Amino acid sequence: MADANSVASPLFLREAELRRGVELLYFAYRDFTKGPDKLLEQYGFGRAHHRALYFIARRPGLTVSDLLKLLSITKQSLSRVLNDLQAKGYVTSEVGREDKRQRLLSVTEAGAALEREVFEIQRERMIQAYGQAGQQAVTGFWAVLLGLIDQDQQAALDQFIRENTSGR
Amino acid sequence: MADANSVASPLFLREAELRRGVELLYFAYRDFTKGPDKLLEQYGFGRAHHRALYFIARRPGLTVSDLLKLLSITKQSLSRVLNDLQAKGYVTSEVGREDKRQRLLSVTEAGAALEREVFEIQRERMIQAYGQAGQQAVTGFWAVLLGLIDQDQQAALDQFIRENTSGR
DNA sequence: GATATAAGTCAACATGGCTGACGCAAATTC
DNA sequence: GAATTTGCGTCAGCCATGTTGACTTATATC
Repeated sequence: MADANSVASPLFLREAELRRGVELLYFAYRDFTKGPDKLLEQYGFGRAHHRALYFIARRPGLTVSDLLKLLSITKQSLSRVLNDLQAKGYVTSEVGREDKRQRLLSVTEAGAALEREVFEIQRERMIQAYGQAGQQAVTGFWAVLLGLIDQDQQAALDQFIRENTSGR
Repeated sequence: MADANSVASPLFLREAELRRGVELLYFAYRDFTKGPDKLLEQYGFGRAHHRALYFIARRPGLTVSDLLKLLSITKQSLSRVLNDLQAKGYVTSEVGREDKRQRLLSVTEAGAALEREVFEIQRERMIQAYGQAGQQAVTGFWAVLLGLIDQDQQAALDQFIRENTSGR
């Protein structure tokens, strides 16, 4: 924890430090998604299904085009997973009230339960990482990740990356 | 930077804080890989090729089985990209000196140049994120990512996640 | 000499991206 | 009111990258 290699030196913009970030990001992302993938497989879903489910659960009433912007994928890719999720009863859509062309998406009870179940796995790992790193580290973790995100894409996720933790 | 939402509260293990981590990790990883993907496409390669190239460049003389452990993929998946890389002259392999069954992998000059070119893109984004977040944040970034990585997998990457930044 | 290990190959399949080409209903503009 | 734009959906096919399973060859080790 406090050993020399895990603390960024004042020369933290050197190549070695940058590569360390690249590598840790790759391994962490890969391992973090492994657990959820395994669980989802039992439901006949993949991570693409989970992403849609996740954000619909987070933002009930989200429109299809909102979700498309958030995920940055094509509507054909999204429709594939959305159809699966709806067919199996995890997601429903209703016609928009103001604009009847829109479809407002929301999760069913089963959908909420599945999202919870996957989140429980993510939660365990994330809480372990947060806990052993400490509060201050978490702030740094967020700050760097935020800097890695496309600026021109941040508009679409503003609600998540800004309002999210405004609790208390 | 110092606004209320970007600093973890003392209750940093609450669900909102965990979800923020999940979401930022997803968006950051996605956006971070976009630039490299685009460049690699011009060479007829994908990110799988890059991963192999990257680690071979980092650890010349790496054996195939070392690389397999590091990447956690099957040898069939690896052989596909390795064949492409070798066919196009970016990677070479030589018979192991001690153990002649092994193949010691290394990058050619072209391979080193390509890795450099991709890294330059990664570098720009990472340096921007590091720079705006600050040295202390980088330490936290590493600490949390490290905690997200499988413990039983860390043996395979020990050289990277520990020795890496021991410079100076 | 038997067995285990490192590497490679063939074949088939799943997932999740993509492009291109349409169709339809509702909203908006002229 | 007609024309155009927008939101959504769909069909069809392609590509990258992962998987499993079966088998071969060369070399090391017991």
